[in-house]
Amino acid sequence: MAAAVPPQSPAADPRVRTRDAARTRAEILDVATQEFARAGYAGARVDEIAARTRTTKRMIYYYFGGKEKLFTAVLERAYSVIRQAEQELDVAHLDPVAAIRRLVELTFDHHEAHPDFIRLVSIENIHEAEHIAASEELRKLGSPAIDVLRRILDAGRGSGVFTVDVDVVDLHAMISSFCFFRVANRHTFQALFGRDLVAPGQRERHRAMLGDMVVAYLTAERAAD
Amino acid sequence: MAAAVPPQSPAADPRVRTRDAARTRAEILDVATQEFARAGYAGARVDEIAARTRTTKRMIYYYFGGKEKLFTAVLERAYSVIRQAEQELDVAHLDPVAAIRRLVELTFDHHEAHPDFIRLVSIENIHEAEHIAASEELRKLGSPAIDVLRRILDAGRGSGVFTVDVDVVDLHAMISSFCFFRVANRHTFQALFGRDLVAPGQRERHRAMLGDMVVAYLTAERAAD
DNA sequence: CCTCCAATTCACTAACCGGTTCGTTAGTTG
DNA sequence: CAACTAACGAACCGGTTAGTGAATTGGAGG
Repeated sequence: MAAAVPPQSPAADPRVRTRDAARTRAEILDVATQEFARAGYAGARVDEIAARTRTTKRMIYYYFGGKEKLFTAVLERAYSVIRQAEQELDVAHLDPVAAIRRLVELTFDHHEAHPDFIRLVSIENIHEAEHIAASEELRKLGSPAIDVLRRILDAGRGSGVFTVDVDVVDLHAMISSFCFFRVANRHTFQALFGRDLVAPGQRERHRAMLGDMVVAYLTAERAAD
Repeated sequence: MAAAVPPQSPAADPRVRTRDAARTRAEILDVATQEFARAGYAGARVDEIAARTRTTKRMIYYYFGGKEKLFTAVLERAYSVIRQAEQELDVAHLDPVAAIRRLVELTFDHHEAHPDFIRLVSIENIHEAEHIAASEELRKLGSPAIDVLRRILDAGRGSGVFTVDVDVVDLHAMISSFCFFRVANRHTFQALFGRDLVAPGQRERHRAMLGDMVVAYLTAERAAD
């Protein structure tokens, strides 16, 4: 055959497709994450995911086995990312008040930086967490944030700075609430109250406000007991 | 055909259907609320709504004009219910601290009592509040809770009990956050942390905790400024 | 160069689902 | 009671959508 290899650079030509299972799988996961986050589980279209990939719908079924399993895989990866960030948090060198502020800020920043993750969690709750329940990987995934928080609370109570006897999981829920709400309910809140909770100008104020509130609660003088 | 009309009482026989536009409309709205809350907008089935009604799918289109408009009507009614509850809140006779606790408790109780409403709000956020934006009725619906909160904050700052200068809308978001989160993220939280945030045993503790936290924040001694 | 299998393409379908067509009936009004 | 209309029901439709069967090919190993 006279025709030599096409003179284009291989990277620029999408037709030159070297077989790469890992890359195909990863690309499907990326696009699927966007599509599920965009439209919800039922609203997401497998055809649409395939179209925005350099591969075909058949590959989605080849690698993931179906829409439901694909969504579970998307959740698994999304959760592993946030757990990773929590794992890297190091507050051992900080005093309890500074440590709790640091934890609040990390949670706050991570939520704001990952709106797709927030949407996926909302969607999974609409489906009553059935995919998490069905995923061993997700169920055995602990939460480093809870452990860190527990250590901070113990230290604070030990030194007497923290006056309140709060449950670790409750406090974690409390902190997550505001971080989650700002992002998750951004659109209805904007439509109803005319304020974009995630606008740049709000960021610093909200971050500080949540920290102040948590610290105020933990260090409040015990009133009538 | 000898068989006479069935001898059952008319009330017990669903086939004896007197025409009642208002009732048919209301019944469709009730069932649609459940179905949309159950499965999300895309997951909800118009056929399913019709089947669980004493009327047919045709009537849904006759009264509401389509799936999208039906969902908007569902949202309109759901929001008007909570606004009504807020309107009835009267804290004029309470001191600022008691008043803010009362407001927190009303918000808390209403969220817990209306999980379907919470789900609808989550769903509407996935769709970026496009139905609220398209509904004049919803856009002109203010929020009595904000007004009440503003009056409480003004009174508290006036008397010097509240030491912090917080924005009304921010504080409203803060209070709503935890109330919303408990219900909205109940399932993923349970699946991941093994605790049902809406279990009966948690209720009083959470209610008190949120009140304590808000009060602690508002009345905190101003530290280094 | 041949073999072989994972990776991929192509062609297809059955079921679903929002929306509509068209005819019917209950109840009101003159 | 005749005429009229709002309310209603059954059947249908066509585009969409998740999911498959089977043939094909790239590339690693011998």
